[in-house]
Amino acid sequence: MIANVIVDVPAQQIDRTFDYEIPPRFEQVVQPGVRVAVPFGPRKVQGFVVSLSETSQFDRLKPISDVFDIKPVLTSELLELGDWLSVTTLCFKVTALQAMLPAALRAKYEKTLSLSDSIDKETLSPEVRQLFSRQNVVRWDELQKSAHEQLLKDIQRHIKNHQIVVNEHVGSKATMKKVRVVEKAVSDETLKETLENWGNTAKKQREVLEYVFHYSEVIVVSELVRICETSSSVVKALVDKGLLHEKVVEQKRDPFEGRSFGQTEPMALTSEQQQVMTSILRDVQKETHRTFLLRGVTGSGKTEVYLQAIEAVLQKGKEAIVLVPEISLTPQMVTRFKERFGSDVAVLHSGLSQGEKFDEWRKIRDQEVNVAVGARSAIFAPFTRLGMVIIDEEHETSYKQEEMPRYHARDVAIARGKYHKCPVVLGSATPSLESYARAQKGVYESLEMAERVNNIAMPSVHIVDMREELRSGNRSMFSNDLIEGMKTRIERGEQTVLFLNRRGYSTFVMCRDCGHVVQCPHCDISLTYHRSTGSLDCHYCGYRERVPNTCPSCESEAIRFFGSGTQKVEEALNDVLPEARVIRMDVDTTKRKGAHEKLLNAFGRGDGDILLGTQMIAKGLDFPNVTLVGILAADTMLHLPDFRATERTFQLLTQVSGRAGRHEKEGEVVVQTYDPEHYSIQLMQNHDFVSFFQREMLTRKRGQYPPYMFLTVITVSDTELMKVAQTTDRIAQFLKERLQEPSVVLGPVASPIPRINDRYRHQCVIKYKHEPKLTSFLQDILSMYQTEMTRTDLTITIDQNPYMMM
DNA sequence: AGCACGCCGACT
DNA sequence: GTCGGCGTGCTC
Repeated sequence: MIANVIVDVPAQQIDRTFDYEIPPRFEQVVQPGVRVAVPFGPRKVQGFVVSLSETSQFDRLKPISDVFDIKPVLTSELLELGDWLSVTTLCFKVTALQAMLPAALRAKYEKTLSLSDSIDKETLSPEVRQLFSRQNVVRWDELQKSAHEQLLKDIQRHIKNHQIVVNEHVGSKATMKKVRVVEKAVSDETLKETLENWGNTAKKQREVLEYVFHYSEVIVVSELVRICETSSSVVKALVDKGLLHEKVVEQKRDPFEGRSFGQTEPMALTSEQQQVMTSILRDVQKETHRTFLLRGVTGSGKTEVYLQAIEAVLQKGKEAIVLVPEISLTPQMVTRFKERFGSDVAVLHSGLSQGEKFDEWRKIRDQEVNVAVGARSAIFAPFTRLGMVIIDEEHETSYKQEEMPRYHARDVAIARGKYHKCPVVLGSATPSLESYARAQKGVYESLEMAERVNNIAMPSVHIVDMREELRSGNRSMFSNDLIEGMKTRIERGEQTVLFLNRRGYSTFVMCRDCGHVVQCPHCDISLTYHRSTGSLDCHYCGYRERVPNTCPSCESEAIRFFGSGTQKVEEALNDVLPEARVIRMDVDTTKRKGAHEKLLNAFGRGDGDILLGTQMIAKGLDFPNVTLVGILAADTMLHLPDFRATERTFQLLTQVSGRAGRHEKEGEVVVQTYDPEHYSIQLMQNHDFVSFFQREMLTRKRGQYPPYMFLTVITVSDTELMKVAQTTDRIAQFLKERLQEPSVVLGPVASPIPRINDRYRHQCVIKYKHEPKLTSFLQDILSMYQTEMTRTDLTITIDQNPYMMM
């Protein structure tokens, strides 16, 4: 048998399988989906076995040098999916495969040097001899950092003369957590006898021993020590006496260790919820694939529908994946799933350590759980009997990966749904125009929940024109309505959520005299002011400088920072409502692990009157005592140079206002804006998604944007501006010659951020309706420039259906 | 990617 | 004459 291997070398020429001989000792374990180490040219690399074959067109095959997995890490379905991903997103096959696995499984390369066995040490250069006098093995990467040029040259020479040998280790970063456990080492009779003859000494040992025999088969040593309030030496003494047996076992980390979750029962469904369930479950029963778009207003009980639908899937002995945007993967959300399904759920999100993620992933692969809840990449959960995929907050842009492979989780979900013949449910109060348009066309099945659970009214929305406020003399960032509203809540013992929309509103520094804005010297973008460090940072390249005292351009001293951070709002809030207890949630206050949860819990307990925050408080939060939501600057992102800006504004405002009055108490929303007539703000006031959809579709049609047309953006970058311009030009020309009406190639133009990290960036945008050969043209472009891309600084990135047009 | 091979100039 | 510069091509 021959193994067909995709090696871990991301390069165009290598993007295919290579054949390797399977040595007899590996015959049992080598199968599609396992990771191996293989010799590749002069070095050793990691690879994925993707298939086996009887023959090879090569006659001199090298043998596989190592096998990392006993169980495959990728199922045959995922291997196939990897191929599809690499084709549709134009990435390397390895990159696609890697993206489906937890980071812990990515290859770790280590190069070490050691002296060859039979050498005369006297022939070594003195420096090298000294290096090896202290240690037998020297790590290459450390040497590279510390050693001087001469030493490195000497070493190179010694390597050539075979005096020093290079050892390459290809390993896996994955670490299994090991724990010490003890168990009974003698029979119950022997124990009885022992205890009878115990005597008056070593009381602690006796206690520990009794505990083990009474309460457990096997117990983790640290647990035992904690329970019996003793030290490990006591346990050790018992082990030494032969009464307990100690061993080391591998343990899967549990991120929820030490936390207990209550059990919740399915709630009675409303008739709307019931109808939705019936439609979805019909497909679960029939084992057919369809994609459902579930539009349910905020508070209509979508989560309960998900939970019960999953329940039905589990009953059928199948598995379910639930995707939730990272930002709303809140403890509240996780808890709801844990409470219903207990230890049958694996949770995958960015807050976990690499090891924890790996263990959650293993629970899925080892079929210990049947439900996976997680952010974007959880769509690759290695289930084999997938019965349903749910994507909550379907419209969220975070479902699109902005690095290679540039996939959209929705597309992957549908691909998996087709493979497993199971339904995919896209849920949102404000679906993306793309999805809603597809539902209208009948590509997706439309499902609707228009009423809130228990017939609670939608919150009433007041729009405040901030220009009016200013004219009437209110120069603060809070309108009178909002201040009054907050005061009333405090009096009534109710709570307020204050939302600050910071996108497109970052805090930049500008000179009031000449209008000069401080920019990054490498990136053509305004620097962002960070109060905590007192610095101006570029969030593209990390460049940092101190805030200047005078304008670098005109030397005026009237240089100030603009824009509003949450800290600034908090201060202002202290001025107008000194009695209010404010809980601030932003990147700064939630950096520490668990801080997010702590703050929310505090607010939930009523330890704060006002919860002030950015995007992270927009979704999924459900606090019964919140009756007022204030949106401080509703229109800040409305005028971003992005055709989706209006859609995003509508979605965000609707999401945020949905935090108010979710239970018995009536909710109110105050929206502060400088553009009250804008249709996205007008229509969100009446919670009128359908009208918004129709209105926005007109705009998209006029501009020939999605969902009317598809987009692909090609970005070319290099340190030399001339090369960038020329290359982009040629690419645009190439495409113009090949594409058919009504496709258009826009540009080339400089990218919205024309320079990042001293690399110039040009782009061209392709708009098309039907262009079946586009992917192959794009592939041609990459092939045309592959040599130049490996040999020079040139890079070309292609993003099909982009979300960030930067 | 990363490394060897190989063909030209500066030097012990 | 050799050492080392980087352009070219290959990796089962």
